[in-house]
Amino acid sequence: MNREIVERLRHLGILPSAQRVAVAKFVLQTTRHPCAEEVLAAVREEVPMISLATVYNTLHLFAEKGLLRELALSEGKVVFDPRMDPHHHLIDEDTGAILDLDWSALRVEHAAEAARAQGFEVSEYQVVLRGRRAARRPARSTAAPKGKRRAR
Amino acid sequence: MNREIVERLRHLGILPSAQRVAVAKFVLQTTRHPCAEEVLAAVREEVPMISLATVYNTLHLFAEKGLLRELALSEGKVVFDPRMDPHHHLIDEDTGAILDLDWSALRVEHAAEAARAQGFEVSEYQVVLRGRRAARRPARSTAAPKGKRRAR
DNA sequence: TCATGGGTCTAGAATAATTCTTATCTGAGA
DNA sequence: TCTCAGATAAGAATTATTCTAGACCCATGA
Repeated sequence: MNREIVERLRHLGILPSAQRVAVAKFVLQTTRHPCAEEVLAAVREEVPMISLATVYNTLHLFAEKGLLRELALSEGKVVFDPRMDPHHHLIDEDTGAILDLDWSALRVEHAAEAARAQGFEVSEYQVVLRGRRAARRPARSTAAPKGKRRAR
Repeated sequence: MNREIVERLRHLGILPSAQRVAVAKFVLQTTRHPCAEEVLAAVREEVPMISLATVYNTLHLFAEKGLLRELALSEGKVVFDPRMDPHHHLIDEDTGAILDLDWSALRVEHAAEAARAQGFEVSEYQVVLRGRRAARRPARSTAAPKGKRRAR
Protein backbone atom coordinates (compact mmCIF):
# COMPACT_ATOMS: atom_id res chain seq x y z
CA MET A 1 0.00 0.00 0.00
CA ASN A 2 2.90 2.28 0.72
CA ARG A 3 4.40 0.87 -2.41
CA GLU A 4 1.68 2.23 -4.62
CA ILE A 5 1.73 5.63 -2.94
CA VAL A 6 5.46 5.83 -3.49
CA GLU A 7 4.87 4.95 -7.12
CA ARG A 8 2.21 7.56 -7.47
CA LEU A 9 4.41 10.29 -6.03
CA ARG A 10 7.37 9.27 -8.17
CA HIS A 11 5.19 9.31 -11.19
CA LEU A 12 4.40 12.98 -10.54
CA GLY A 13 8.04 13.83 -10.03
CA ILE A 14 7.73 14.07 -6.26
CA LEU A 15 10.55 12.60 -4.21
CA PRO A 16 8.82 10.21 -1.84
CA SER A 17 10.27 11.05 1.55
CA ALA A 18 8.87 9.39 4.64
CA GLN A 19 6.99 12.56 5.53
CA ARG A 20 5.43 12.93 2.12
CA VAL A 21 4.36 9.32 1.97
CA ALA A 22 2.75 9.60 5.39
CA VAL A 23 0.88 12.75 4.42
CA ALA A 24 -0.24 11.20 1.16
CA LYS A 25 -1.34 8.05 2.89
CA PHE A 26 -3.59 10.04 5.15
CA VAL A 27 -5.05 12.70 2.86
CA LEU A 28 -5.59 10.53 -0.15
CA GLN A 29 -7.61 8.01 1.73
CA THR A 30 -9.82 10.25 3.85
CA THR A 31 -13.35 11.16 2.83
CA ARG A 32 -13.32 14.16 5.10
CA HIS A 33 -11.79 17.52 4.31
CA PRO A 34 -8.96 17.97 6.75
CA CYS A 35 -7.15 21.21 7.42
CA ALA A 36 -3.40 21.35 7.89
CA GLU A 37 -3.57 20.92 11.66
CA GLU A 38 -5.68 17.81 11.29
CA VAL A 39 -3.27 16.36 8.79
CA LEU A 40 -0.43 17.10 11.16
CA ALA A 41 -2.16 15.35 14.04
CA ALA A 42 -2.97 12.30 11.95
CA VAL A 43 0.46 12.00 10.40
CA ARG A 44 2.25 12.40 13.72
CA GLU A 45 1.05 8.93 14.63
CA GLU A 46 3.39 7.58 12.05
CA VAL A 47 6.11 10.21 11.80
CA PRO A 48 6.17 11.83 15.23
CA MET A 49 8.70 14.55 14.56
CA ILE A 50 7.13 15.97 11.40
CA SER A 51 6.65 19.71 11.54
CA LEU A 52 3.70 21.85 10.61
CA ALA A 53 5.75 23.68 8.03
CA THR A 54 6.47 20.40 6.28
CA VAL A 55 2.80 19.54 6.28
CA TYR A 56 1.98 22.84 4.61
CA ASN A 57 4.79 22.45 2.12
CA THR A 58 3.72 18.95 1.29
CA LEU A 59 0.05 19.76 0.91
CA HIS A 60 0.79 22.69 -1.36
CA LEU A 61 3.16 20.59 -3.37
CA PHE A 62 0.52 17.91 -3.77
CA ALA A 63 -2.06 20.47 -4.80
CA GLU A 64 0.32 21.92 -7.35
CA LYS A 65 0.98 18.47 -8.77
CA GLY A 66 -2.71 17.72 -9.02
CA LEU A 67 -2.89 15.13 -6.30
CA LEU A 68 -5.44 17.06 -4.29
CA ARG A 69 -7.30 20.31 -4.21
CA GLU A 70 -7.28 23.22 -1.80
CA LEU A 71 -10.67 24.51 -0.79
CA ALA A 72 -11.41 27.87 0.81
CA LEU A 73 -15.07 27.39 1.52
CA SER A 74 -15.59 28.13 5.12
CA GLU A 75 -14.06 31.08 6.83
CA GLY A 76 -10.68 31.08 8.41
CA LYS A 77 -8.97 28.02 7.15
CA VAL A 78 -8.18 26.14 4.01
CA VAL A 79 -9.00 22.46 3.77
CA PHE A 80 -7.77 19.78 1.41
CA ASP A 81 -9.85 17.50 -0.72
CA PRO A 82 -8.42 14.39 -2.35
CA ARG A 83 -11.30 14.08 -4.77
CA MET A 84 -10.09 15.50 -8.03
CA ASP A 85 -13.15 14.76 -10.12
CA PRO A 86 -15.60 17.66 -10.39
CA HIS A 87 -18.16 17.63 -7.63
CA HIS A 88 -20.15 19.95 -5.42
CA HIS A 89 -19.98 20.75 -1.74
CA LEU A 90 -22.54 20.84 0.99
CA ILE A 91 -21.59 22.66 4.18
CA ASP A 92 -23.21 21.81 7.48
CA GLU A 93 -24.02 25.18 8.98
CA ASP A 94 -24.01 23.76 12.47
CA THR A 95 -20.72 21.92 12.49
CA GLY A 96 -18.87 23.35 9.53
CA ALA A 97 -18.41 19.86 8.13
CA ILE A 98 -18.08 19.63 4.38
CA LEU A 99 -19.73 16.87 2.38
CA ASP A 100 -19.21 15.99 -1.24
CA LEU A 101 -22.07 15.82 -3.68
CA ASP A 102 -21.53 13.94 -6.88
CA TRP A 103 -21.44 16.02 -9.99
CA SER A 104 -24.50 14.21 -11.28
CA ALA A 105 -26.51 14.82 -8.12
CA LEU A 106 -27.63 18.18 -9.44
CA ARG A 107 -27.52 20.01 -12.68
CA VAL A 108 -26.13 23.40 -13.59
CA GLU A 109 -26.99 24.94 -16.91
CA HIS A 110 -25.52 27.92 -18.75
CA ALA A 111 -22.58 28.32 -16.44
CA ALA A 112 -20.05 28.87 -19.20
CA GLU A 113 -22.38 31.22 -21.04
CA ALA A 114 -23.08 33.30 -17.97
CA ALA A 115 -19.37 33.78 -17.41
CA ARG A 116 -18.70 34.48 -21.05
CA ALA A 117 -21.30 37.20 -20.96
CA GLN A 118 -18.98 38.92 -18.48
CA GLY A 119 -15.99 38.37 -20.71
CA PHE A 120 -14.66 35.40 -18.77
CA GLU A 121 -13.61 31.94 -19.74
CA VAL A 122 -14.63 29.53 -16.99
CA SER A 123 -12.02 27.07 -15.84
CA GLU A 124 -14.14 25.40 -13.21
CA TYR A 125 -17.25 25.83 -11.16
CA GLN A 126 -19.16 24.13 -8.42
CA VAL A 127 -22.30 24.57 -6.43
CA VAL A 128 -21.82 25.36 -2.77
CA LEU A 129 -24.83 24.49 -0.63
CA ARG A 130 -25.34 25.35 3.00
CA GLY A 131 -27.83 23.70 5.24
CA ARG A 132 -28.42 21.76 8.37
CA ARG A 133 -29.15 18.17 9.15
CA ALA A 134 -32.88 17.71 8.93
CA ALA A 135 -34.57 17.19 12.25
CA ARG A 136 -34.22 13.60 13.26
CA ARG A 137 -37.08 11.45 12.29
CA PRO A 138 -39.21 11.38 15.40
CA ALA A 139 -38.60 7.94 16.87
CA ARG A 140 -41.83 6.02 16.80
CA SER A 141 -41.48 5.03 20.45
CA THR A 142 -42.02 8.02 22.74
CA ALA A 143 -42.76 11.63 21.96
CA ALA A 144 -43.50 11.02 18.31
CA PRO A 145 -46.32 13.18 17.07
CA LYS A 146 -48.98 10.98 15.55
CA GLY A 147 -49.99 11.21 11.97
CA LYS A 148 -47.97 12.01 8.91
CA ARG A 149 -44.91 14.10 9.22
CA ARG A 150 -44.89 17.26 7.31
CA ALA A 151 -41.70 18.55 5.97
CA ARG A 152 -40.96 22.27 6.29
CA MET B 1 -28.66 60.50 1.39
CA ASN B 2 -27.24 60.19 4.85
CA ARG B 3 -30.77 60.70 5.99
CA GLU B 4 -32.00 57.55 4.36
CA ILE B 5 -29.07 55.51 5.62
CA VAL B 6 -29.76 56.70 9.11
CA GLU B 7 -33.37 55.71 8.67
CA ARG B 8 -32.42 52.31 7.37
CA LEU B 9 -30.14 51.62 10.30
CA ARG B 10 -32.71 52.82 12.81
CA HIS B 11 -35.29 50.64 11.21
CA LEU B 12 -33.12 47.62 11.94
CA GLY B 13 -32.57 48.69 15.51
CA ILE B 14 -29.02 49.89 14.91
CA LEU B 15 -28.00 53.11 16.62
CA PRO B 16 -26.67 55.26 13.79
CA SER B 17 -23.34 56.53 15.03
CA ALA B 18 -21.11 58.52 12.72
CA GLN B 19 -18.89 55.49 12.22
CA ARG B 20 -21.73 53.18 11.37
CA VAL B 21 -23.26 55.60 8.94
CA ALA B 22 -19.94 56.06 7.21
CA VAL B 23 -19.39 52.31 6.93
CA ALA B 24 -22.91 51.79 5.65
CA LYS B 25 -22.56 54.59 3.14
CA PHE B 26 -19.52 52.92 1.67
CA VAL B 27 -20.41 49.22 1.74
CA LEU B 28 -24.01 49.55 0.70
CA GLN B 29 -23.21 51.49 -2.41
CA THR B 30 -20.20 49.58 -3.71
CA THR B 31 -20.49 46.95 -6.39
CA ARG B 32 -17.20 45.47 -5.39
CA HIS B 33 -16.64 43.05 -2.55
CA PRO B 34 -14.42 44.85 -0.10
CA CYS B 35 -12.60 43.25 2.80
CA ALA B 36 -12.37 44.91 6.18
CA GLU B 37 -9.12 46.71 5.40
CA GLU B 38 -10.59 48.20 2.26
CA VAL B 39 -13.62 49.38 4.13
CA LEU B 40 -11.36 50.94 6.73
CA ALA B 41 -9.36 52.78 4.10
CA ALA B 42 -12.45 54.10 2.36
CA VAL B 43 -14.22 55.15 5.53
CA ARG B 44 -11.17 56.92 6.93
CA GLU B 45 -11.68 59.61 4.30
CA GLU B 46 -14.73 60.64 6.16
CA VAL B 47 -14.06 59.54 9.73
CA PRO B 48 -10.30 59.59 10.09
CA MET B 49 -10.16 58.26 13.62
CA ILE B 50 -12.20 55.12 13.05
CA SER B 51 -10.45 51.95 14.14
CA LEU B 52 -10.19 48.58 12.48
CA ALA B 53 -11.95 46.95 15.40
CA THR B 54 -14.94 49.21 14.88
CA VAL B 55 -15.02 48.34 11.20
CA TYR B 56 -15.11 44.65 12.02
CA ASN B 57 -17.73 45.15 14.70
CA THR B 58 -19.86 47.23 12.41
CA LEU B 59 -19.63 44.87 9.47
CA HIS B 60 -20.52 41.89 11.62
CA LEU B 61 -23.37 43.80 13.13
CA PHE B 62 -24.68 44.69 9.70
CA ALA B 63 -24.36 41.10 8.55
CA GLU B 64 -26.25 39.93 11.60
CA LYS B 65 -29.02 42.41 10.94
CA GLY B 66 -29.30 41.36 7.33
CA LEU B 67 -27.86 44.48 5.75
CA LEU B 68 -25.07 42.62 4.03
CA ARG B 69 -23.52 39.22 3.67
CA GLU B 70 -20.13 37.85 4.61
CA LEU B 71 -18.44 35.78 1.95
CA ALA B 72 -15.57 33.37 2.47
CA LEU B 73 -14.83 32.52 -1.12
CA SER B 74 -11.20 33.13 -1.68
CA GLU B 75 -8.53 32.08 0.72
CA GLY B 76 -7.33 34.17 3.54
CA LYS B 77 -9.88 36.86 4.01
CA VAL B 78 -13.58 37.43 4.31
CA VAL B 79 -15.27 39.98 2.08
CA PHE B 80 -18.59 41.74 2.36
CA ASP B 81 -21.35 41.85 -0.18
CA PRO B 82 -24.21 44.33 0.00
CA ARG B 83 -26.34 42.37 -2.42
CA MET B 84 -28.81 40.42 -0.38
CA ASP B 85 -30.80 38.87 -3.19
CA PRO B 86 -29.66 35.40 -4.17
CA HIS B 87 -26.98 35.46 -6.83
CA HIS B 88 -23.88 33.63 -7.94
CA HIS B 89 -20.21 34.55 -7.90
CA LEU B 90 -17.51 34.53 -10.50
CA ILE B 91 -13.93 34.75 -9.28
CA ASP B 92 -11.19 36.11 -11.47
CA GLU B 93 -8.36 33.65 -11.01
CA ASP B 94 -5.78 36.24 -11.97
CA THR B 95 -6.77 39.13 -9.76
CA GLY B 96 -8.99 37.52 -7.14
CA ALA B 97 -11.76 39.96 -8.00
CA ILE B 98 -15.28 38.75 -7.36
CA LEU B 99 -18.12 39.49 -9.75
CA ASP B 100 -21.81 38.95 -9.21
CA LEU B 101 -23.88 36.89 -11.58
CA ASP B 102 -27.62 37.34 -11.50
CA TRP B 103 -29.56 34.42 -10.18
CA SER B 104 -31.26 34.08 -13.54
CA ALA B 105 -28.01 34.04 -15.49
CA LEU B 106 -27.73 30.32 -14.98
CA ARG B 107 -29.90 27.54 -13.77
CA VAL B 108 -29.39 25.01 -11.00
CA GLU B 109 -31.67 22.05 -10.75
CA HIS B 110 -32.21 19.49 -8.00
CA ALA B 111 -30.14 21.34 -5.43
CA ALA B 112 -32.61 20.82 -2.61
CA GLU B 113 -33.12 17.19 -3.54
CA ALA B 114 -29.42 16.47 -3.68
CA ALA B 115 -28.97 17.85 -0.19
CA ARG B 116 -32.02 16.08 1.13
CA ALA B 117 -30.60 12.82 -0.12
CA GLN B 118 -27.80 13.42 2.38
CA GLY B 119 -30.27 14.19 5.13
CA PHE B 120 -29.86 17.95 4.87
CA GLU B 121 -32.28 20.80 4.55
CA VAL B 122 -30.72 23.46 2.32
CA SER B 123 -30.90 27.02 3.56
CA GLU B 124 -29.06 28.55 0.65
CA TYR B 125 -26.80 27.74 -2.24
CA GLN B 126 -24.91 29.44 -4.99
CA VAL B 127 -22.69 28.58 -7.89
CA VAL B 128 -19.08 29.63 -7.56
CA LEU B 129 -17.29 29.93 -10.89
CA ARG B 130 -13.62 30.52 -11.43
CA GLY B 131 -12.09 31.72 -14.63
CA ARG B 132 -10.02 34.32 -16.32
CA ARG B 133 -10.76 37.22 -18.56
CA ALA B 134 -10.89 35.90 -22.07
CA ALA B 135 -7.88 36.86 -24.14
CA ARG B 136 -8.57 40.15 -25.83
CA ARG B 137 -8.83 39.00 -29.43
CA PRO B 138 -5.30 37.61 -29.86
CA ALA B 139 -4.98 39.64 -33.09
CA ARG B 140 -2.03 37.59 -34.26
CA SER B 141 0.42 40.03 -32.79
CA THR B 142 3.96 38.90 -32.18
CA ALA B 143 4.20 39.86 -28.55
CA ALA B 144 3.06 36.97 -26.49
CA PRO B 145 1.61 38.05 -23.19
CA LYS B 146 4.76 38.54 -21.18
CA GLY B 147 5.31 38.21 -17.51
CA LYS B 148 2.89 35.65 -16.29
CA ARG B 149 1.29 36.55 -13.03
CA ARG B 150 2.06 34.36 -10.17
CA ALA B 151 -1.13 32.97 -8.80
CA ARG B 152 -1.69 33.45 -5.14
C1' DT C 1 -26.09 70.86 38.26
C1' DC C 2 -24.01 66.39 38.73
C1' DA C 3 -23.95 61.40 39.08
C1' DT C 4 -25.41 57.17 36.72
C1' DG C 5 -25.43 53.94 33.20
C1' DG C 6 -25.93 51.91 28.70
C1' DG C 7 -23.99 51.65 24.59
C1' DT C 8 -20.00 52.88 21.44
C1' DC C 9 -15.35 53.69 20.32
C1' DT C 10 -10.20 53.33 20.16
C1' DA C 11 -5.66 51.42 20.73
C1' DG C 12 -3.27 47.87 21.47
C1' DA C 13 -2.71 43.02 23.03
C1' DA C 14 -3.92 38.38 21.92
C1' DT C 15 -4.97 34.61 18.83
C1' DA C 16 -5.10 31.67 14.74
C1' DA C 17 -3.72 30.26 10.28
C1' DT C 18 -0.14 30.41 7.33
C1' DT C 19 4.36 31.61 5.38
C1' DC C 20 9.17 32.63 5.74
C1' DT C 21 13.96 31.97 7.35
C1' DT C 22 17.75 29.61 8.45
C1' DA C 23 20.51 26.06 9.78
C1' DT C 24 20.70 21.22 9.49
C1' DC C 25 20.21 16.84 7.46
C1' DT C 26 19.92 13.22 3.69
C1' DG C 27 20.68 10.62 -0.15
C1' DA C 28 21.84 10.14 -5.10
C1' DG C 29 25.39 10.52 -7.86
C1' DA C 30 30.64 12.07 -9.26
C1' DT D 1 34.08 9.26 0.11
C1' DC D 2 32.63 13.91 -1.06
C1' DT D 3 29.33 17.09 -2.83
C1' DC D 4 25.25 19.46 -3.46
C1' DA D 5 20.45 19.98 -4.44
C1' DG D 6 16.51 19.23 -2.26
C1' DA D 7 13.91 18.29 2.14
C1' DT D 8 13.12 19.11 6.89
C1' DA D 9 12.50 21.17 11.71
C1' DA D 10 12.03 24.89 14.71
C1' DG D 11 10.83 29.01 15.45
C1' DA D 12 10.20 33.89 13.90
C1' DA D 13 7.32 36.70 11.04
C1' DT D 14 3.10 37.99 8.75
C1' DT D 15 -1.74 38.51 8.08
C1' DA D 16 -6.53 38.51 9.29
C1' DT D 17 -9.38 38.71 12.99
C1' DT D 18 -10.99 38.93 17.78
C1' DC D 19 -10.55 40.35 22.46
C1' DT D 20 -9.73 43.61 26.35
C1' DA D 21 -9.77 47.62 28.96
C1' DG D 22 -10.52 51.89 29.51
C1' DA D 23 -12.36 56.38 27.68
C1' DC D 24 -16.14 58.67 25.79
C1' DC D 25 -20.82 60.26 24.80
C1' DC D 26 -25.24 61.40 25.84
C1' DA D 27 -29.89 60.90 27.74
C1' DT D 28 -32.01 60.56 32.22
C1' DG D 29 -33.22 61.42 36.88
C1' DA D 30 -32.06 63.15 41.59
